[in-house]
Amino acid sequence: MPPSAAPAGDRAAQGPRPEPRHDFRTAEPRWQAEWERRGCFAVPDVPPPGARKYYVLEMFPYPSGKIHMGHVRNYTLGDVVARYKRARGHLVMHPMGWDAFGLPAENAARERGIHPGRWTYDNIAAMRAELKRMGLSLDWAREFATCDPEYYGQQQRLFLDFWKAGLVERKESWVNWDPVDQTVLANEQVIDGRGWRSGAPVEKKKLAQWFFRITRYAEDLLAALDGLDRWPERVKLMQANWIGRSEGARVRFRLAEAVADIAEVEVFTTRPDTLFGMSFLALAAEHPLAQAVAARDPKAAEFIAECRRMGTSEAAIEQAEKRGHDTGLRVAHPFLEGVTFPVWIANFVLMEYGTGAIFGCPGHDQRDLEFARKYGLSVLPVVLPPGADPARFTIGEEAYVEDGTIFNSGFLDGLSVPEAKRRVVEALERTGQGEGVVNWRLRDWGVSRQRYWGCPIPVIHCEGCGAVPVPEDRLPVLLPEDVDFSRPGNPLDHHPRWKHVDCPRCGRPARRETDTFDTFVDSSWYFARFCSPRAPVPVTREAVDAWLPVDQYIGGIEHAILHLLYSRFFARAMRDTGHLALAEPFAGLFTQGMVTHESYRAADGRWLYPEEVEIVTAPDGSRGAVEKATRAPATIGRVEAMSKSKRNTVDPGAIIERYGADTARWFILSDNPPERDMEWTEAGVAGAFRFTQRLWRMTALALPSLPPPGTPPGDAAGAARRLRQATHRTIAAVTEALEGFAFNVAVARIHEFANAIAEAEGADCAAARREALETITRLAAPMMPHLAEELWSMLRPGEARLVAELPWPEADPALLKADTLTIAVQVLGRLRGTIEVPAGATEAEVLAAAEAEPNVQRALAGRPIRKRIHVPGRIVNFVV
RNA sequence: GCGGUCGUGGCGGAAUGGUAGACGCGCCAGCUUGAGGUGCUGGUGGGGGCAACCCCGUGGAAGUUCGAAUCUUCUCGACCGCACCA
Repeated sequence: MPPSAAPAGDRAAQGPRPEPRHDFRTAEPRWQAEWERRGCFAVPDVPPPGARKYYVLEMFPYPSGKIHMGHVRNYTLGDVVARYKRARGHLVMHPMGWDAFGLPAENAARERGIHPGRWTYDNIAAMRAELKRMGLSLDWAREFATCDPEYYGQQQRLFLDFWKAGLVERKESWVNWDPVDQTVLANEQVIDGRGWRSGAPVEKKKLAQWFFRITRYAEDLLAALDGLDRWPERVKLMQANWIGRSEGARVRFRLAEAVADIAEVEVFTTRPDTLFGMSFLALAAEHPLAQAVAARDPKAAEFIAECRRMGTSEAAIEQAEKRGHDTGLRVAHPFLEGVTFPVWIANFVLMEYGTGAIFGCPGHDQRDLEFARKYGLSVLPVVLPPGADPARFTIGEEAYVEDGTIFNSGFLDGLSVPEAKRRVVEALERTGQGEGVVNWRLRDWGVSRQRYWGCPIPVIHCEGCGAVPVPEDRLPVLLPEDVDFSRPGNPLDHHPRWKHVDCPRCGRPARRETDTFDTFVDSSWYFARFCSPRAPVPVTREAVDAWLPVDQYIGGIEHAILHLLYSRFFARAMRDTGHLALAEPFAGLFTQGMVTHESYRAADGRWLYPEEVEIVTAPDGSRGAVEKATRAPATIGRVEAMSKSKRNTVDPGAIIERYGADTARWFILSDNPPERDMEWTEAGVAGAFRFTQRLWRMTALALPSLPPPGTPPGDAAGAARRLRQATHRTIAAVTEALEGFAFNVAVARIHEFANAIAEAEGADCAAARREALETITRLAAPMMPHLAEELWSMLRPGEARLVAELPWPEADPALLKADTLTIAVQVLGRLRGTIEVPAGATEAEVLAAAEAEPNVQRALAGRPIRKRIHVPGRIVNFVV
């Protein structure tokens, strides 16, 4: 048992001298109820005139059933910002909702026979209760779940508006197909090329799917990153790389003989300057020419089938051993009369990027080189490194990818790489064999999912009319309740009645689209919906125009690319369909690190939960672990991200039960900078708990000696003045730290301040001490709000306002200035002593004092000073 | 494979060109308490010295500077993302 504000029974057991303590178990629910009663955190859809709005949003959770430490960290960070901004006079909107569609609900249905809706709403109820115990300053009246028909129905409206605006397209794309389960697999469900449930080898299959035309905004999505000055640079960089603008050329290669009716192959390259170093042409397995070859060549068909078992993820493709199949076809070089090169099918060429075909130049591309070496293809260098001898330069194991002078290249010889690129493009365009192009890595966003638990795509397929939008007055298209998960495949597809409807256009029998939306669609506009969560339209303009953009968005770095990019796309699409006025949804972004923990393993290899082991410290100070149940030694493993499989998780509910929400919040903020991974440790929580008790005790013990509330601390001297200076310096320091998301520094400054308050003794400090205690309470309030209310009610009995309703303390500039300064004195850059000078000392006075310092004298050793460097208030350096 | 981030005491970290190790955890010593997973006080990077002090030290190597954890180049290691997990 931890030391705690234990229930009365426990306290009696502790002995006859119970110490008074902060009883968080009764205090925390009491203050939560009081905030709710007063409506402290509720805001209107349309802010009153003159209000300074501030929209704080944390990434909403998936309702898995229990909150985890990542949520605690995320929502604590957001809550500190929300409470701080509120104190700074902003009208703060801080909503919460649920990203409630997705695969786990269907898995639960298949494995345990629970309806996905039932499972989801039960989980939401459990998690809402847990979040409420954290004391978050949320406007719960705005809550919704993406699986609420009121939400996904509006999403269907948005889809139809996007469609009308030309932002939606139906086309074919490749998916991972499990032939046994008859289902499309997510990349994470493909393990070593096999379906996770069936174990069957996965195949790639072509399906007609719905796409959002995000590529239409590629240029703007890239350019607008520059304006996002409150986004982390690394996230912007990752997005820029993802969008992947590259300049290059499209080159058409003529086939020596046509296959089917294909006479040429189009290739995209960023290195047209190396065209004369070509040694082969390679096709993706899905390329139409490869398909045509396969139709008449069983060996090629077999190789393509093998490639299809690789899965669709880019990582899997690029990490696989480079392999190929020679089609026997040849293509002509665009500029070398009569020279032809072999056409291969290769497993490392991506159909989704460029044209699905490349020309291989092994001399100057590492992948091409590995491929050429493996299959004995020619390697001709065409870029000469500076200073190399053209007669002797050869390529070994490493391709040469740097700058140089072009050689072995006909009309390009002697040019630089950029100049050669220009000249090749000119020649290609002149001869009609290609052109310079800008290529994007970004692909259109496929949103079709062959799943039940998602937002139905509001389309009806008719034999005569094609794909027809569901008319406005028949929205929302609701999911059927009665679904059967006992069969493999999509339950919507084999529902007996749901998909059979009449065509809204011609009235003849037709069928519904049975695909549902990717859950990324749900999370791409929820931030806008929060502004008017009950509106009978997707968003009301008065609300979104007033509240958006989100001023501070906070979430995990794992969403740095997709979720944020899709949301940026949605904002643009909603702007172009009249729903929003802006393009960038998130003005400020903060990405937090993960929560990690040690892992433990029993002797037989079982993973153990932290509560199943006891940590023992050996006499030599080294740590070991013992399994509590068996008393057998256990191994302490690596510190890594909390995960169920490693069992290195800590349940936030249990922590709040044992230590209270304030302790959990304080520890999670104090451990390290929020953008880094933090390690959850039992010792750390216990330390945070001790500090909450120390603050309470310090206040409770001081109370009888404090002057009445409102007593001016006045122009104190001595210890009282030093305490007042500490108070005001701490206000300034904590304010700066909170503004800069340096919450661990804010915590450290509050610790220091608590030490300073404890040291300031004597009756003449009483008024300064009241000021200090009231200040520390208010500065700590965004981080431990319940304790702050408790302390405030002790310090100011009868005060009408709660801390949650108070403005932020202001530092008095007169008390920020130090009376004396400590200056470090260096000789030749090495510290030799420090001097104390009055705050107003002149440079000459400072230099004289520095030179006179005895240890400095010794270091100077009588040598003449050549240079005196003085950085006012900081340092003096003598160069001899 | 491609892209990105991070390396500072026993541990989390502070310092973003100016006194390296603030603050906390842990540990050590003392006091308090009938007792302690309590409270309080002091100490705590490594080496040398009775001491005053001196030397070394921010993953490794080199460089720029009066001065580098911080800037530059190279290098090693750990972690994250890669389009159907959310």
